[in-house]
Amino acid sequence: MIPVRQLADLPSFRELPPAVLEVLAASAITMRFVRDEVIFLAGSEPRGWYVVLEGRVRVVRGGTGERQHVVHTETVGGTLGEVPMFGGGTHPATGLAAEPTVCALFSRSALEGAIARCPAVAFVLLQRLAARARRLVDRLDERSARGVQARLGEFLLERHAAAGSLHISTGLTQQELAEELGTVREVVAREVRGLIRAGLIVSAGGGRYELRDIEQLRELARSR
Amino acid sequence: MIPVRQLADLPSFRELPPAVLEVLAASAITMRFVRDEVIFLAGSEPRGWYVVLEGRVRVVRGGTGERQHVVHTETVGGTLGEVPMFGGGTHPATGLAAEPTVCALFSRSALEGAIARCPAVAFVLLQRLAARARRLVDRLDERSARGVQARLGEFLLERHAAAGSLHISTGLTQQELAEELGTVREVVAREVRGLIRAGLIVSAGGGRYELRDIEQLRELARSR
DNA sequence: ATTCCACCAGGACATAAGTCACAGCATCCC
DNA sequence: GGGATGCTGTGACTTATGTCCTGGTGGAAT
Repeated sequence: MIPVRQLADLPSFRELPPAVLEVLAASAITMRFVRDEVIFLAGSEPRGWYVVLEGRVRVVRGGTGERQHVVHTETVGGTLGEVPMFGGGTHPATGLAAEPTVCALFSRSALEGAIARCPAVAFVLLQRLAARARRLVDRLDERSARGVQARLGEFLLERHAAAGSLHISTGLTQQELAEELGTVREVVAREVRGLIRAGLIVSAGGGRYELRDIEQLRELARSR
Repeated sequence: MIPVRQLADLPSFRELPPAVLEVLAASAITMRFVRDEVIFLAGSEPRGWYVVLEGRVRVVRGGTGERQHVVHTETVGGTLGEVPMFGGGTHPATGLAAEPTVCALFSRSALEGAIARCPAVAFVLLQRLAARARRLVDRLDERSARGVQARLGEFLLERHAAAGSLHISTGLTQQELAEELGTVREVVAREVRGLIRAGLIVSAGGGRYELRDIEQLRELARSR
């Protein structure tokens, strides 16, 4: 049982009729996670469908000890667990709270009931899965067709676009950035150094950078 | 308008009530494609939802001239176009007929109507998208965590499992195999040579190989 | 204050992967 | 027959990436 408002305020749910929102909210339970807590483990049976209400979730692949890399990230309004829920089988990757996080958890039966009663719920799910698939295709392409430099450039530009400022804060350690980019810490350090030497960015310490040459960064992100 | 049987015989559609199948079949049109014909182009507006009735479709990323790589492949019963249809925007990749291919094409309105009338249709779509997402996650992981050798080994083992024989036929040129594995032709040739020299496989010419040491191939596919 | 500890800097080296160039060999078509 | 053409085999080379170190720094804990 969660407050209806918490669902209704999320973009994906805005279209749903109030009656459906009420039923959904009534069927959900709240789960809280501390930073780095496991929300679900790759290979585990799904407990339901998660909607992120607060915080941020990193979904990663790769066992502990081995190299890990980020499959996707979900922030407030993001959803998790569709794949094992509708495709069958277990979770394909591990969900970790990147910060203190609150999720709503919907059981399979509650969700299926809602879909049966209201097709609009199905469209929400379809939209979420389609968006997920699109991002995965993009990421796959990025990983296999472009080098670390280009991916790093793209990452910086995305942060720039999101922040609307030349001063950006990744909020990530180099280790985490490496997992995001699908490489290792040392390589990230090396490439960052390269960008600094080339005068494209300036380090402000603590994962903060100032972008100095957007055009060249764009060039970099496109090529190779 | 397509024969109801052609839909009803596909695994994904088996669960649907006959009445729904009839309506769907009545709303579909048939499209035929010769080998290498473009079914849809990355960046183009979607014309509808495709179900493969005959043949095989390779969905690839990367412009002509540039390096291309396969995002996923759909054979009979496979579906295409969910992402732009439900996620909005354009096709994220290009669909090419890998052989002479027949597809059923459903318009957005017909499909949405069917979902509204029968929730089971939504579950079919959700199942398809979930399966797609799972394969994309696997592929992403494979590409960024494992080397070409391991991917090649895995590919051969998959063909082995599908064929149930030690003698397998890829049905692909080295160029196509390279696109499947996310690398270039020369590297495929080199790695195949390596496997032959190591005695793990024997070439039978024309994209046909005989697997000689399944255990070592498994080892190879797992590691690195 | 001192000791940890997580994080960052950076060099040396190994190797996987991509690029280039060219040769051989079928097949198809004039 | 004699080109074309498409696929394959292979060596030489370059480069990107990963691995293994060693050390430095700043903040938190004791």
